This record gives sequence, C-alpha cells and structure tokens, in this order.
Amino acid sequence: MSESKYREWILDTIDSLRSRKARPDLERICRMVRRRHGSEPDRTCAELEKLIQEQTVLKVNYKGSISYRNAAKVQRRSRKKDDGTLTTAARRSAVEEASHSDLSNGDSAFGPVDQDEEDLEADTSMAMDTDSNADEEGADESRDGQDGPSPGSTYEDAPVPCATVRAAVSAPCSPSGTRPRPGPGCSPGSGLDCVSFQKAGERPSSLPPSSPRALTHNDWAYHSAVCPAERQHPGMQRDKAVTKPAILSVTTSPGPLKNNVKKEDAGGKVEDNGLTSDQLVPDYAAGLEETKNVPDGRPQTLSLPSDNCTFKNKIEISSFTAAEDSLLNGGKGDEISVKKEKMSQNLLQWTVADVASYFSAAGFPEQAVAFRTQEIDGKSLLLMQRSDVLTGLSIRLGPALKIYERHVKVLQRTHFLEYEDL
DNA sequence: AACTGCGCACCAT
DNA sequence: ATGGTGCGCAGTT
Repeated sequence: MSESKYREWILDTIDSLRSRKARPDLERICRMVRRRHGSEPDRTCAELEKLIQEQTVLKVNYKGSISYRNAAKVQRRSRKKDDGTLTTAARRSAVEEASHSDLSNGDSAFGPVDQDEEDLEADTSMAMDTDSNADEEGADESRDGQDGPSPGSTYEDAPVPCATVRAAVSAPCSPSGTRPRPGPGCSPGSGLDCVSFQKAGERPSSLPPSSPRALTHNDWAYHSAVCPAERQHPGMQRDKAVTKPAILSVTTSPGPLKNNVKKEDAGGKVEDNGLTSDQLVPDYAAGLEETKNVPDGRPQTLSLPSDNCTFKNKIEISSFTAAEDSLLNGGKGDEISVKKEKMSQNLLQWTVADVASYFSAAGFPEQAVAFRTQEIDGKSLLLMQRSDVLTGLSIRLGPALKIYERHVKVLQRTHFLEYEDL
C-alpha cells in the first residue's frame, strides 16, 4: 500500500524538481519527499530503488552526475514532435520505439531509435536484465513466497553495492566534491556515493571488461535495468557468497540467449552495446564488481540453477521472447525450449509486481503501470484477450498492440503449449 | 536556511 | 535547428 504512494510521491518529486530545473538527484528527491510527506530519506531511498528496478524511474548519468527520470515522461518526450506529424501507424511505432530507446537511453538522449523490431528485441532483452535485478523487489513486493531471502532492508543493499564499486574503482566516492554531501538519509556513503563517484567518469574504463553491456558512449552508463548484476545489488550483502550465481543468472537472461542465438558476434559485446543505454546507471555497483569477479569477462553462459527467484523466470521469459524472434532467424532452439518451459510454468506464479516489472523491462514502463493498476498477475495475464490489452488497460494503441502481439500472446502461447505437451 | 524560479550554456539528436 | 537538462544565482518563504 505504501508502495504506490511512494511511487507517486517520488515521481511527483522528480517532476517537480525537473520543472524547477533542478537536478532530480537522490539528495533532492529524498529531501523533498521528506518535506512534503514526512517520509524518511532512508525509506524514500529504498522505494526509489524499487522504482528503479521496475523502471518506473530511470537512473541516469547526465553530465557527470546521477539523475533520476520519470520513465513515463521520458518516453513521451522523446518523439513528441514526430508524433504530431506522423500517421497513426507511424506514430505508433514511433512511440513504441521511443519507449524502447528510452528505456535504454535513459537520459537526455531519449534516442529516437527507430530501428525496428530488432531493436525492440534487443531492448527487451536488456530490459530483462533489469528485471533480473528485481530480485528483491519481486520477493518483497510480491512475496511469492519462499524466496524472500531475508526480511532485510532493501535499502541496505544499495549501499553495499556502491561500496563495492567504489572499491573497484579505487576512487572514493566523494571525489567530485561537487556534491556537498552524499545523501540525506540514504545511508551515508551508500548509493549516493556510488553515484557520485561514478560520475567522476572513470567508470567507463572499468566497465568494459566484463560488463555485458558495456557502455558505449557518453558516460559509462549503466543502469540497473541494464546491468544484470543489479539484482545482486539488492541482495548483495547476503548474496555475497553467491555473487557468481547471480551473475550467471543474469547472463542467463538476455545476454546469454543472445549469445547462444547469435554466437556470430563474438563477444556479444556488440549487441549489448547496441542496446545499452547511454547513461543509465546502475546503482549497484555490484554489477561492476561482479563483472570483475569474472576474470575473463566473458559472457558467462552458465545458467543459473537457482530457481528460487521469480525473477529468473521472468528473465528467461523475456529472453525467450527475444530468443523466439531470433529463432526465426535461425537460432538454436534447445536452450530456448528449456527456458520456455521454465518460464511458462512460472507464469502462473507471477505476481502483479512481476508482471509490471516484466513490461517495464520489456520497454513499456508506462504501460507497466497500467498492468499494475489493473492488478494483472500471471494468471490474469494468461486470461487476457486482445481486446483486454488494447482497451482494458487504457493504454495507447501502439504500445498496446505491441505488448499484446509480442509479449502477452507469446507468453500465453508458450504457456499453453507447455501444458499441452505435459 | 531552505525552497523556488529561471536564464543560459551544454549536450545529444 | 531543436529540445532536454541542470548549474548558478537571485528572489521568495
């Protein structure tokens, strides 16, 4: 219950700061939320993390510092102009495209990437990664059950990652000095630090190695969504030991699939990059760290066995979707089918949060909100019909069509096929 | 002291 | 050229 409230508060705050031409950074967001609603910075920070994970809020690195964006707005803006001019059809795609790109771009670069389906897929997969992170979120919010690792504090996790990152980078967080102080309440030296230090700009170099989605341009940008590692970050502390696994899982998702499907591009790095957002920043430096753990930085193909997390399933699903497309082009199906299996089974267990995260990750953060609002969980998703998606969610036709055709339908088909087989 | 408004330079497209 | 972003500073609460 408080979650939605926080979502509102935070998005509102971000909008507010933006309109004031002030950078919507952690400190300001926390402060404003506290002032307006009396919420403690720590809590705000934690909630913000969740929003980032579900991509309701995008964390980006802009001009050397971290900023937070209202995902919904970012999307729209990106091609407003075009919209007006284009035909309905065109508009539609434009919008969609925009959303995708936005997701990845996060920042000022709401890229007008109109590539096409391929991009979509790519984005999707990328996004998925994000989801994977959501680990905690899934557990916490939806609390499927078993997994909830620990009642722990979500927010605590954030700090850790940062610290990690910091270490990796070697530069302490405060360097820039631009920012007076880390965050209001969000654990001192925690997420904020990471951020600030990252902005320093050195990060880029460190990323390259293994980070799947190495950032390519601008600043190094990574984003929770983007970085697989992220999920770790949430639970990093406790998972520390499991760090690798997490990574793996990540890999499992989009990256791997892709790799599997198209091994051609050796490295796979290329693909990732494409998707990559310019400035999305993953809070969790964990990602980096993880990356580091893996010496060769090669895409770890192992699939993570852990089935405990719901995310994983999610990820796979998404991957699957993407993979499916890839298949068309001639990929290998074995792996996919396996994933498919997992995914379909899990679909029934998806919670409302899982569904929302899925669509956010798939490049439809704005529409994901609608799914959440309508309380669509995995079971409901299976029952959705075309008209439900197109008109029942009150979302724009363009995204709705794509969501139905590329995601809902695919998920349903996969799910039911599985059952038939069984 | 904290908050707000905004001109203007930056940056990406 | 266009448009988003946010620094830095002045005004307001």
